Amino acid sequence: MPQQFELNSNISVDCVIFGFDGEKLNVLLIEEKDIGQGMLRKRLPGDLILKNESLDDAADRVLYELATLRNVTLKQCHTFGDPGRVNDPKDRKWLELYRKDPSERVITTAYYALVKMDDFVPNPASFAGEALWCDIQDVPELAFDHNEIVEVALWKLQRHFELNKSGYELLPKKFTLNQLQQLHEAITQEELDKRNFRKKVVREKLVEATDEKQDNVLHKPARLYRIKV
Amino acid sequence: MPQQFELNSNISVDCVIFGFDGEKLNVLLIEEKDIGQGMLRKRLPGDLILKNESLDDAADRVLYELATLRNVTLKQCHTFGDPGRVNDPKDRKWLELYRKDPSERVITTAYYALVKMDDFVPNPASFAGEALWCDIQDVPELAFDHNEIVEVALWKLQRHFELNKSGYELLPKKFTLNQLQQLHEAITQEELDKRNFRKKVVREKLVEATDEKQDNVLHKPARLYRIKV
DNA sequence: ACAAAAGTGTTCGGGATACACCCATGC
DNA sequence: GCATGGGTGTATCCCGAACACTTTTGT
Repeated sequence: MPQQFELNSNISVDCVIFGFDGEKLNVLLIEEKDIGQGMLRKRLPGDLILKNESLDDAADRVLYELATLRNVTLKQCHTFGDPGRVNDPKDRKWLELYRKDPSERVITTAYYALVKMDDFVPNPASFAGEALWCDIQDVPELAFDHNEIVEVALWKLQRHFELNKSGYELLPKKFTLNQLQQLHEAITQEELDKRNFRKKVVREKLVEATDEKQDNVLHKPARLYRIKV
Repeated sequence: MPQQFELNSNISVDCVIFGFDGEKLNVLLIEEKDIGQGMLRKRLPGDLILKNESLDDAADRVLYELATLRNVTLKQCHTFGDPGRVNDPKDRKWLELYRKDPSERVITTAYYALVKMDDFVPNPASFAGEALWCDIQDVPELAFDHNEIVEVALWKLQRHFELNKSGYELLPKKFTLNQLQQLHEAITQEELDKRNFRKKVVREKLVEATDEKQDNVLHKPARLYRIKV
């Protein structure tokens, strides 16, 4: 194997991709093809890094290889280094199938990102398994310590999310103020007052009204807004 | 070598210990004993982790081994994984002296903490070198990517420092409001208005006045306060 | 008396919060 | 006409920022 494709057998990256569907937050999981019964087959997209590859690059690569997701702005989140983190019996079979040295201790650096769900339709099948979205409120038990990783990533996402810096890329180019509000509510997981939210948006001046309106809705059509340049 | 003392030859931890001296912020550095000219000999305390050791444990251990510092609450900060981060020619000699495999790519997880400087007098000499405090405004060029690590850690410290949660352990049990203010100014690196600061402290109700005063000062003695339980 | 730091109030503006009703549209 | 979400205003409170003079002590 040429040197640049060798693996670092004890360092991996895992990606926590949060997807917003206009209403709720989801997280991207990989479901393995059937490799035996009784195994937890859902996990985060992640893999060992290559020699000569930075962690950031590895995260990008892995996300593309496992979920065909490209050009996602990943942020580093935390590194999980408990020596026992991959040694749970529930994970043994997977390791024996996929790892040259199944008992090797592996640390993993987690990355997270927030994307618009309809920019990415999970590929129905790939060599490694299937990528799928899972409602954040309903995440099943995952392989390894991946439930913990999701929790930490969600916590960081919530902490770092700010109205004036991010979020707009998750909406259509023209959006209603209610859509923007729903985005914020989905991420912070708390409800906001409609009037106060709108006042705040106006104050911040980061958004401007167009003269278009919604169409084909069963109620008064809402005005569409766009990001102000 | 028994298994539990084997090294993970490509994973390390580095500790950025900020020390407060009542006035300014400092950072703890290790200065190597003389091992040749032209070398950058100052670096952060850090080392490879052991097999079967968590990252958190490794950080605690390394800090004790290199600087005799114990019982410090370290927070994980960031993991640096650029494959070239230890390959600068300026660092080659050090690696050849101290590492079994000097060209091995090493990723490092950085930790940081904030301590009271007079709880720790750096040991004048140890097997590896000397620990010393360095004014944060005056950090020299360090080995590897340690300057970058210090910057990232400082940024995180400033972001996470909050009046109501932390900081008091850096002051004497009884302290003046000016000392508290200086602590805040040292960390955030900006000046605060005395009256506004005091009002805020009163509002937060996290501090209470004692009936003692400073002694042996060349001016009107200040009232001493303590943390409110 | 003087140097040095302690200590103290008020004003202003802006943002956060709480709260209830009418409006436009499709069916 | 009714169901559905769209859209709007006011009052209060708290916080942050700006700003200058008197007091107490040691020498």
